[in-house]
Parts: sequence; C-alpha cells; structure tokens
Amino acid sequence: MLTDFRKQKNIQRKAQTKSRLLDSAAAAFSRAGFHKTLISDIVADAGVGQGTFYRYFDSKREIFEALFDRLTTEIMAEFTPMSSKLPGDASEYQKSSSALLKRLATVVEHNRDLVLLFLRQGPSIDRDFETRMTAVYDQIARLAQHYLDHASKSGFARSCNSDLVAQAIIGMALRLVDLWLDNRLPASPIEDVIDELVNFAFWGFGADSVPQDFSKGEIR
Amino acid sequence: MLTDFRKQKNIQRKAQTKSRLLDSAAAAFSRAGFHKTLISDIVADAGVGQGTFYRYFDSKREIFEALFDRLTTEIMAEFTPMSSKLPGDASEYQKSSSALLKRLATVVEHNRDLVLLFLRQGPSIDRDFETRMTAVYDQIARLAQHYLDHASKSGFARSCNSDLVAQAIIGMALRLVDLWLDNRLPASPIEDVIDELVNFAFWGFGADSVPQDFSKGEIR
Amino acid sequence: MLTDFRKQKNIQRKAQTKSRLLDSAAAAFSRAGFHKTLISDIVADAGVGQGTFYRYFDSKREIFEALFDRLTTEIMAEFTPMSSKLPGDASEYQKSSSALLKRLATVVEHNRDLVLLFLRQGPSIDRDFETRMTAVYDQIARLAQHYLDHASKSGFARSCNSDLVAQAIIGMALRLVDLWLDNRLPASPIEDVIDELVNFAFWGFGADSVPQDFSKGEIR
Amino acid sequence: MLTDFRKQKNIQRKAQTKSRLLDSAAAAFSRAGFHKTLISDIVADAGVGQGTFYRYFDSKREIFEALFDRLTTEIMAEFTPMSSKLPGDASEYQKSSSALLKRLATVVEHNRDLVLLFLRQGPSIDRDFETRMTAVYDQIARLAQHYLDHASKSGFARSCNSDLVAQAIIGMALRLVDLWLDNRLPASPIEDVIDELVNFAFWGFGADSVPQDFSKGEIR
DNA sequence: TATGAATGAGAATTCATTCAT
DNA sequence: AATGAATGAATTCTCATTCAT
Repeated sequence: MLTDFRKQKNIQRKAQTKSRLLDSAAAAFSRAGFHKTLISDIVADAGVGQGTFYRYFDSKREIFEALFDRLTTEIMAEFTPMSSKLPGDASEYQKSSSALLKRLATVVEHNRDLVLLFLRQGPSIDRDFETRMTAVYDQIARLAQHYLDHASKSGFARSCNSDLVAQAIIGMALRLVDLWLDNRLPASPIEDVIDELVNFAFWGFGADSVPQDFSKGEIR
Repeated sequence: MLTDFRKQKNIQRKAQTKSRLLDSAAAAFSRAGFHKTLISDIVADAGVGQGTFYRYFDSKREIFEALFDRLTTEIMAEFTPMSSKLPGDASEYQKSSSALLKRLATVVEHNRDLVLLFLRQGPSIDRDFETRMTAVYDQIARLAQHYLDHASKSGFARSCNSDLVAQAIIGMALRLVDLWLDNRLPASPIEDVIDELVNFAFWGFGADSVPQDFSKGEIR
Repeated sequence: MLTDFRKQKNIQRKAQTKSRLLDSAAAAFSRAGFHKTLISDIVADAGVGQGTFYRYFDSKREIFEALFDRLTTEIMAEFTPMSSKLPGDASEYQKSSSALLKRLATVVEHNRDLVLLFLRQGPSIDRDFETRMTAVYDQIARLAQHYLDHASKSGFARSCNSDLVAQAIIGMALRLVDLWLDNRLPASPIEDVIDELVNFAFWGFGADSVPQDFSKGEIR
Repeated sequence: MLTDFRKQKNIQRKAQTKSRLLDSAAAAFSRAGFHKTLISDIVADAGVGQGTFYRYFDSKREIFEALFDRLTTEIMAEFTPMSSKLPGDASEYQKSSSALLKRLATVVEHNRDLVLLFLRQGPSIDRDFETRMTAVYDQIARLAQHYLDHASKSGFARSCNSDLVAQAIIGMALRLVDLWLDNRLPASPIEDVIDELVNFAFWGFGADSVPQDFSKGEIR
C-alpha cells in the first residue's frame, strides 16, 4: 500500500517524465524532422530507457500528435478574447486585428520550433494528420470569415467573398510566419510587419493611400 | 557496334521507360506520399523490374527531384511573357496579373497531383529539398516584387513594403491552390476566384468599394 | 535506474549473446567462406534475431575482424615466454624453437577452423584486412629475425640474410599448417613433423647428416 | 555463305576479343579483387558490350579460371627442362635448382599481377577452385620431392622426410614471391635472394658455414 | 514501474545474367 | 554475332516496437 504522499510523488514524477519526453521529442523532431527522428534519439535526450517511452505514448506518431495538441491549444486560446466583443468601426476593427496578430505572434515566437515543425512536416505524416491540421486552419478561417461578415454588414468593409478572403488571409499569415521563423524576413520588428500586412489586407496595394487614421502603427 | 537505327531505337525505348517511371512515381507519391511510397510500388505500376529503376534514378529521392524539376520548369515558363511588357496603368496591371494567374492555374490544374504533392510533402523531405523549394518561391517573389515596385513608381499603387507584400501574395496563392486542388473551394469557376483575389490584393477588403472599371471580371 | 544486480545480469547476457554470435560466425565462415556467408546464416545458427546481430557488430566485415583479433591475441600470447630468455647454445636454441612451435601448434589446433579461415579467406577481404594480416606476419617475422641474429652473433649459426630467412621460415610454417589442418599431412604426430622441420631449418637437406645431439626428438 | 577469307577474319577477330576480355579481367581482378570486380568493369575496359562477355565466357567464375589456366600452363612449362636430366652431384643439384627458380622468377615477374591475384584471392573463391590450386601445388611438390629423393639416394643429401621438406620449400617460395611482388623485399636483385634461399635450403642456418664451392652465386 | 536487450518485418540497393533486337 | 536494356533474386541493414526481468 502506498501512502498518499507516495502516490502524490509518483504522479508528479510521471508527469515530469512525460513532459521531458515531449520536450525531447520537440527538439528532436525540429532538428531532424519526423521521419528521420528515432525513438532512441528522444529517449536518449530525455534520459529514460527505450521502453519507458512506450509507457507514455503508444507510438512515434502519437507523441507527434500530443505536441500538436499542446501547441494548438495554446494558439487557439488567443482567439477567445476576440469573440467577446466585435469591433464597432473600421479603426477599431483594424486595431483589434492587429492586436490579435501580435498576441499570436508572441505565442508563435515562444513555440518557434514546433510551429515550423508542423508547418513543414505536418502535411507529410499521413492523411489523418493532414485532416487534423485542416480542421485547425478551418476553425481559424471561420472565425476570420465571421469577422469579415460582421464588418461588411456593419458597413465598414466592402462586401466580398468572405470565405475566400479569409482563407487568403490565412495563407498570407502562414507564409510570413514561415519566413519569419526562418529568419528570412527583413529585420524590422515583427510588430511593424504585422501593421504593414494589416494595412495591406484592409486597403490592398492599389489604393491611392491608406486613410490617415490607420497609417501609423501606434496601435497596440 | 550498333547501327544508327538501333541506337535511335534504344534512345527511344529508354526515354519511354524513364517517362513511364516518372509517371508511375508521380502517381504513387500522390497516392501514398513520399515516405510511404516504395520503389517496388513504382516499378510495379510502371511494369518494369526493380533493377530497371536504378538504371534511371539513383534513389527515391532523385526521382522525386526529377519530378520537381519537370514541374517547376513548366510553371516558371508561364512567367516569361510577364517580363516582356510592364503594364502602363492600374487597369492594365490588374488585367495582366489576372491573366498570368489564369495561365498558371491552367498549368497547376494539369499537374494537380504533383502540385499538391510538392506543396505538402516537399518541405518534409530534407533540408536540401526545402532549400530548393525556397529558391523557387523566392524567384517568384522577386518577380512579384519587381512588379509592385514598378506600380508604385508609376504612381498607380501606393508605396508599400513590397517584399513583404510580394511574399504575402505568394502565401495567398499557395493557400488557395491547396484548397482548390483539394476541392475545398466553393464551386465557382477558378477564373472568378482569381478575379476576387486580384481585387482583394488591389483594394483590400476595407475599401468602400472596388472602383467601377475593375469590378467585373471581363478580363481575360 | 536499474539496480546493480540487474546491470550485472545484463552485462552477462550481452557477453553471452556476443560470444554466441562470434562462435556462430566462426562456424559459418569456415563452412561457406566469408563471401558466401550471410548474416542470416549467422543469426540463425546463434538463435537470435537478425537485428540482434547489428547491436553487436556493424557489419559482416566487423565480426570477421573481431574473430581475427580474438585469434591473433591468443596466438601472439605464445610468443611472450620466448622473449624472456635467449638460448645459450645451438642445442638450447633448437629445443626452445621446437618448444615454441609445439605450443603454437596446440593453439592452432584448438582454433583449427579459424586458422584455416584466415589463412585462406583473409587476403581476399580487402586491402585493409590484408594489411592487418601483414602486420601480424611481420611482427612474428621480426621476432624470428631477432632470434636468428642472436644465434649468429653468439656464433652457433652461420651469418645469413636474417630477414629473408625469417620470412622463409614463416612461409614454411604457414604452408605446413595449411596442409596439417587440411589433413593432408602424413599421419605422423605433429610433434615429429615439427622436429623434422626444425632440423631442416637448422641443417638444410644438404648436410651430410644432422649432428648427433639433435637427431632425436627427445626435445620437449 | 562466307568466303574462306571472311571466315578467317572472323576467327581472328573473335580470338582478339577473347584475349582483350582476358586482359581486362586480369587488370580488373588485380585492382579490385574477384568479388568486387563487376562484369561491367571488365567489358567497359575491353570496349565491348555487356552481352558480348557471355558469348565468350559462361560466368565471372569461368573467366577467372581461364586466367588461372593460362598462368599455370606458362609456369608449369618451366619445369619441363628439369625432368630431362637429374643432377649428378650436390653442386650440380644446387646449380640446377637455382637455375629453375630463376626461370620461374622471370615468368612470375611477367605475370606479377596475376600471380598475386591467385595467391591471395584464389583460395577464397570456393572449394572447387581451392582444389584446383591444391592440385597445382601438389604437382610441383611431387617434382620437388622426386628431386630430393634422387639426391638422397645418390648420397649428396641427407635422408629426410622428403614430402614434408618439399612442401616446406614450396611454402618458402610462396611466401617470398608474395613479399617480392608486393615490393616488401630488401632491394637486392631477385637472383641474390634466390641464391640465399637455396643456400638456406641446402645448409640450413645452423651449419658452421656454407661449403666453399657453393658460397658464391656465380651460378646461372 | 522502468528498463534496455531483443526482435523481425520491411526497405533499399546491387549486379550477374538473360534476351529481344 | 554483338549489343545493352532489362531483370529480379539475393542481401544488407534499419528501427519502431515488444517483452522478460
């Protein structure tokens, strides 16, 4: 019979081991990619035995998914404040978009390696994982679309094919995140990049100019 | 010594075998992905022996690259007309952008499976292949940026951080191609989708409206 | 963490597995030769899985070398007593030569299969292995030469080109070992053969007769 | 119908092709060894098609044997003069031995690569080839033994176990040939080496000195 | 519960040989 | 007769997963 204290300790240690495995897996996958990462790499880095891995995860595939879940949960959490209050005018709209993106950028930056990992390796695992990623993108796209529709209905955005535009925006974001994390973006602070892109999304590049109120990125 | 006739025949036969292998590889990769595709799948589909594969390609990796080269050559060819004449005003600009995208769409549609294949599996092969894809994207991005700068200087586009915007546009395009080829786009003809996106890129979604001249997709 | 007892057990088990693999490899190589022996032959004989082999050896080549090292170590050990005391006269010289050869013969007989294996297959593996064998022969040749020079200087052997003669003696020995192990030698006990050869090396076949003191093999 | 002239030409060309293949095979085998030599190496060097090889030889193994036969024929030919007249006294004996060895050395030198090839790779081909080599060595050993016995009976050699001694002599010879062709022998002319060895075989190294008449190698 | 030795199904690759032309 | 493209059986090696301790 274990004392409660013992049990507690055990549970703690198990959680720690699991988390160490996840971290090691993240590092290994990022370094070598999913396919070239060996379970032996992960356990060596985590400092546990080969068999121990399988006490925590059923397969290599599963730990990959666990990392994905951990990341998406964190990312999706950033969208919650967004739904609470819809913006009342164009300026507010742009401000809150920018704010959301900056919050997302923080999360992304914190998870730099994982984000790149899933961006690049995710779609190659198998159909099933592809579907899971699709689901996440779609969820975000639906939020964006909802926002766009709200703006149109409220009259501070032209009416457009909002699902297309929402997806286009996601495409923009994904591409720039990729470049950013790969250090292939001009050295300007990421906040400026975000402002530039929000402007682009709002006014295109064909507009005579960006309306005065929005031209400066004093938003935050 | 072989007669010239024989030599000719041999060259033909070899070209045919090689092309059969490429086609089978494309099919197999698209079906199962790079990592799950076996050389034996490819040769079985091509109807040749296992060893024959290695007379033409050194490895699975190499035939994947050969397919990539075949595709990129075809795609990049569509950009040539673009460089010949720069548009003189905003309307011309939009028209020629749209025309280019439609031509690209045709190529992409013809190579549906391959495009999806590289979009999804390409970045997961290895660092080296990643770099090759990067190079292609960058080349396109530079063309786009060149166009944007021209428009700015000519006064029919607002000045913007053209390299960012160029990359953003590529992101949009990649995302929509992905959805399109995956049949996840609303059923409207791809031409309409392109017009919608060109409008978005030119005017954003925040504009009061799209200027009259550009509103309709009578562009070719 | 494993208990010390566990660790001990593991080390034992591993040593056992490794040694089983070595024995099976020796048997297989002797039966079929290096090139025709398959890893699968070895593991089947050892009663372990195919993968187990690769936990212990990197390649067929490596286990072959391991066997070689095991054997040469054992053989070279027989030379140690030799260096301790140099013979003082011709009779002593002949006696100690004979004694050494008889000790070597015992080792060789115990490793009958391995000796034949390396004698015949060793030089065909590759340049590198050839070099390793050369090194062993040279080491022995140098010892022999040292002995010859000592005898010359001490006046109980005629002066001769001692490196040539040393190599010639090694050649004699190798050839007779080969025949012996192949059962192609007249049935006389190996001790008699050795005495005969020592006589031949000392007195040639041209001498009128072998001096009285050496004619009988009462040497031990 | 081919004219006789045509037929003649054809036969010539075929002989030439076969001989080119043999030469190329000799070169390739010597360079890379039997097992690592590819038929494609041979035909590339010979300048004929892959299939052509099999019009002249049934297998890789067969061309190896053909080379062996070519060589042994040439070597064995040197022994013929030996049988014609047996030496009448010790001096004559030593002279004719030395002469034979020098003639053999010439043949060996001419076929340097082939000799080394068979010395090293021969025994690793398979049991069958081993047997063929054994047969050749035995044939030579029997000749040597016959000579020894003659010397004993004639009273100018001590009686000895002539088959053992004959084999020992062959061992000496093989070892020194190996070293010689591998350039690992002291730089002295091969003739001197031979004389040294003949002396050793006749008088051993234990004799007080080599009898006057034999001490100088003015033999030839 | 943790371990790490063992596993074996698979996968890539090679190359002597065949065979259609 | 000569060719060289095609072959596929044979072999090595890998590594996620299992399992005895």
